[in-house]
Amino acid sequence: MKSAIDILNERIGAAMVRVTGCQSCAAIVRPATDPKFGDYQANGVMAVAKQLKTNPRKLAEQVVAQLDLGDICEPPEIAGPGFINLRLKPQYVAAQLRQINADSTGRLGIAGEPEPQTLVVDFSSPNVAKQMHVGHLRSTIIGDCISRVLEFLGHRVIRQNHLGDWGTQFGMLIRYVQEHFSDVVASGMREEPLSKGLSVADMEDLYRKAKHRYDDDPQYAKEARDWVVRLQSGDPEAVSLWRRIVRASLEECQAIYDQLNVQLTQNDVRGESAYNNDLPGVVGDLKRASLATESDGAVCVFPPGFKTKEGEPLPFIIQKSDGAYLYATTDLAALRYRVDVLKADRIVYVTDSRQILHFQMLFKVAEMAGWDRRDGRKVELVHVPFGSVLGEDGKPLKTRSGENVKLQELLDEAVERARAVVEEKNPDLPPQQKAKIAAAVGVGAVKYADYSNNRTSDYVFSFSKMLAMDGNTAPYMQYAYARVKSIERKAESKGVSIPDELRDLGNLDLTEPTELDLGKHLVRYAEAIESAAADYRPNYLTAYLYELAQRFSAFYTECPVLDAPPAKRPTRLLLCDLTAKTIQHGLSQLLGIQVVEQM
RNA sequence: GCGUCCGUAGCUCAAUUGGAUAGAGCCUCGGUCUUCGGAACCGAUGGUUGGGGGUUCGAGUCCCUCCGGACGCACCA
Repeated sequence: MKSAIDILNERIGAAMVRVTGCQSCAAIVRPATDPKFGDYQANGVMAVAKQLKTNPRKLAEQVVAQLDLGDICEPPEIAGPGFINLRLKPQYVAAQLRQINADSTGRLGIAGEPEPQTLVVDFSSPNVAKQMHVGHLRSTIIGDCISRVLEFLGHRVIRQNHLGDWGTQFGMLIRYVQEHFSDVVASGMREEPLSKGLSVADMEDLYRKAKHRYDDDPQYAKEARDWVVRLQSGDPEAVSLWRRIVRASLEECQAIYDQLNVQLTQNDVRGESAYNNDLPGVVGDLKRASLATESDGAVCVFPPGFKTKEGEPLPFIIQKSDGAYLYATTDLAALRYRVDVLKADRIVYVTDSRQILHFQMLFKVAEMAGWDRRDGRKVELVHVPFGSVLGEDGKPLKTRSGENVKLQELLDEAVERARAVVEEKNPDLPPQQKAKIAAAVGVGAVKYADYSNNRTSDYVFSFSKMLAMDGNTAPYMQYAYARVKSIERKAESKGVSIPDELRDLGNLDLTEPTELDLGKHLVRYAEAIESAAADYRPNYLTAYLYELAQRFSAFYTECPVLDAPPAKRPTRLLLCDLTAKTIQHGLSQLLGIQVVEQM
């Protein structure tokens, strides 16, 4: 099913070509800025008129004369300096609603991408031996949403969890574990999960202790460095211990992914260590191509256009003066792997905006080396940056003692607060159901609050705001869903068979303003998904869903459904059914937020 | 110092290649009730889009400048 905006763009664009002879002109159809202008407006005529130096209103008249939109719209109106205003016909809206209803695939009548791509989405990327903290929240859930949306549109999405599983700190950690946890080490030889003896929280603690000893005790520091060497050279004992540390960390990450309803699995993990063997090749190839040069003992590429604070060329360092590699090197190796092995047509990196410069340089170096091409075709490299999560004080969210807030603790508190609300509002529900609702609402609130903010700006984290019943929040959306579901439950007791009425739909009757408003919004779900995908912006989805819930509420207040006259009832049941399905799809399929039948 | 991003209602935020009279929510005030779930709905108040200049039919959006803020800027990621 083609969306109205696409059809309008095509037809108006074609009419513009016929009138002007200009091939490159676009109709630029957008949702109307004000309902009184209709449902859509075409803004393209004015831009073309400017180019051609003609009167925009006259040009608009000529274009409209060439148009035949009678199957979709009321006659177009020209307004202001040359807008073409378009209003959907109720019959068209009704026909679209019937089509969505007839779609048994669960896609709500939304067609897939005609030319699917292979896309790599790089997100989450926590560090081994550290608990996930609030700094990992945004990458994890925004990356998940982007992946879900692109996948729904028909692309082949390869998720990549670029785990921080390598570095010199593991020498210290292994040294410490080996000394203080001989029983764990012994079991380590049997490759049992390390988590049985040692949690990631323990590891963090150990790491701090190890760091102190490293700084104070030269002998200890030497041994730690020896472990690094042993690890890098593949020493079985070192590798075994390292592997078990990684596995224990991943188990804890997976628990959080599951709780967050994020579609990441162990299969998506490809950590930094996976590229170890490729790093010398990256440096060697760049040297051979004369792109990398030595500077102050380090191997660097100097992409044009980047300067240090002294105004000198800024290096992209790929090998330190002591011979070690950096994340720049690893990122280049990963990029080559994704292009050459995973056959990516597009690579999307979801990281915080502080890394903008790094990715600009990475992409530039990849281009200089020709590594962003496969079979002569350019691979699109996209950095999707996001802002920070702030505390009430406007500074990056930390605990009182200045530590990062653990993601697990954050989620636990959200669920706990949601549980208190459920307890207050609906004390008679069975305890098990209360717990389920609290989990859906609490975790959903944290995610929804993040998604509904502009990705690029910082936002202030506030439990009370994200759990509010009013406004653009998860509980409001979930409540709207529960209300529709409540009608469905009630239908049975009133002897109304929804499946029967929806199967034998007669002509839809969208005469009430709230019916038509809701219907028009329902048929525009695809637009919201497409704009969210185009700009990698989940807040377009939340904005759409919020507006949907508002329109439903208005309809719900205005129009009785089950007690409607028999002639009106099927239409209203359909509006309810499609509202529920759309909210369900948006929240649960695209945002990964659970809906509940009752709350 | 240089660079990037940002500054929108009292507060938190929207505004989709530059589009019409800058929109929501919270707060405040007023209204709706014989609950298909009131965790709701309807309405009102509230703005020189940080200041100034420019580009044009049209600027929150683009350019210049000043003020204020966040982040980044050679061997951490």
